[in-house]
Amino acid sequence: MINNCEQCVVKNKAICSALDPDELVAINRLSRKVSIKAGQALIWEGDDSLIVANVVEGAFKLTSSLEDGREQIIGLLYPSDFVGRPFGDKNEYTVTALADSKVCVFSRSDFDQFVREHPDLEHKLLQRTLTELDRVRRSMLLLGRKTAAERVASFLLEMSDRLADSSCSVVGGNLEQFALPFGRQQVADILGLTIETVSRQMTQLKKNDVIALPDHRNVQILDSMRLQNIADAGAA
Amino acid sequence: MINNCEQCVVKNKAICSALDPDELVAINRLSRKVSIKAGQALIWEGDDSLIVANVVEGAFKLTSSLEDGREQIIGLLYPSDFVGRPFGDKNEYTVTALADSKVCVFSRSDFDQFVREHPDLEHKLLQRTLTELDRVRRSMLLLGRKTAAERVASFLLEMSDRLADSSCSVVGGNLEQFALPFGRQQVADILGLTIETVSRQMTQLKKNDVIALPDHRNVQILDSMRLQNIADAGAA
DNA sequence: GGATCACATTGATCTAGATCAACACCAGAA
DNA sequence: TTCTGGTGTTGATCTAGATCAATGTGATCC
Repeated sequence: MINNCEQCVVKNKAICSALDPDELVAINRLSRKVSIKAGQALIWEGDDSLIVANVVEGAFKLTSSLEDGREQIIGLLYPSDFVGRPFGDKNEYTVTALADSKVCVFSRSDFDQFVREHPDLEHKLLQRTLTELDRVRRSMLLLGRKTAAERVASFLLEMSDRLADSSCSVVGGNLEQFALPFGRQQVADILGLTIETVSRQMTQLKKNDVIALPDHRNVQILDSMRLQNIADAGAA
Repeated sequence: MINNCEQCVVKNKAICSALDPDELVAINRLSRKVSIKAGQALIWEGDDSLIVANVVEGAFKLTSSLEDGREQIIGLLYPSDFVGRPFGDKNEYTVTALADSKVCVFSRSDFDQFVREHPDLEHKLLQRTLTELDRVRRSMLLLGRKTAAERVASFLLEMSDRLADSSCSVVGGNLEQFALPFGRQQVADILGLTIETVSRQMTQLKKNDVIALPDHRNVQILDSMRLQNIADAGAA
């Protein structure tokens, strides 16, 4: 079988980890694995919510836009994250692959029904949703009240945190060095800034030896204490 | 019995509506009704998550702050809304009463356990959390990418929508006139602006006959089409 | 190697919204 | 009635970050 939950690389981290072997077989029948090329969209803002999915490999962004093209990235998804809007009829955002990716897709109605029949699965989904809500609320403080320097510093810390989870490197704490899965424009769209401002803030941090930039995608944190201070209060 | 779910005014709208009479009796034993004066906090940012609650009466704000006092309102709560962080150990925000209020409080550990034993209740909680996540994501676009005029217009439309729900007035559509449950500073903290900018935008809308302001707390929408246009694209 | 293209940095200028500063309005107290 | 304190408006100025405009850089293809 091509599409086997038993062999799935994220089965222990995704919501599926709530299921026992029998149930895995059952949900397996409802799912299909789909490959998505970098740049391709999986879900469109405003469309009916017809599918949900688990990210198996790669990375995605959630975006919401205004008619004139201004765009805000409202979420990022990595392997084992859940995508889509269960129990609701509209998708309020677009989901686009940032890199070549694989997802495990369900029809929303199948999934909704399966979830209702498996409370442990629903519990996992609730926990994820609550965690995501906390994260999103944190970014409201960032977008509403932080300066450009604070935003960039907060962002770098959060990325080092999240990428530490998914890579198999240093346990626990932050990662010293990591590769951003996206370019400057995307960083700007996450932080509610322009590409130029992001660039200037990064070079500033570099000049002050808070970070090093081996190349445009890689970031090395040299002084995480100082970065933390900048993130919280803006003190250089 | 003072504390009777049977007679609760929000029992049909709060998550409790998932429970049958027997279960209501059971959850009743876990809860106590608490009155909170306007301005008092129910939960503090950074504290351990020891309680959760349903709002019975009044209104609350969720806030997150920076050390120097900058504050962002990251959510508003009205009767029948759920407060607090179940299945997690820290509160990431402060919850403060905006008006004299009543809540129905549970110890978090009691509540967590009860929820796990009642999948229908957990389902309601999940639905609410998903809806809230959608709402919060919408405000990320507002905070990250909208101009002051767009923010104020969006805010007025959202308030007219939400207050229509809780009051027993016009069914469905927006409310023509409504009373904001808070002052200009709070509006500023919701929109990531200063009090002066909010004030200027409001008077601008008044001058253009898009809204009327009978007094500082009351707003009447005169031309909701135009308000909608301003909210989405900024065209005056 | 050079040409091309996409992306990032850097610099010069502009502007939306912040900040600073009066002033207005209203409710309650004396 | 006047006084007083809190809240809101309005005006003048300032500035962080946007916008406009080159200029760099590095990967891919010939």
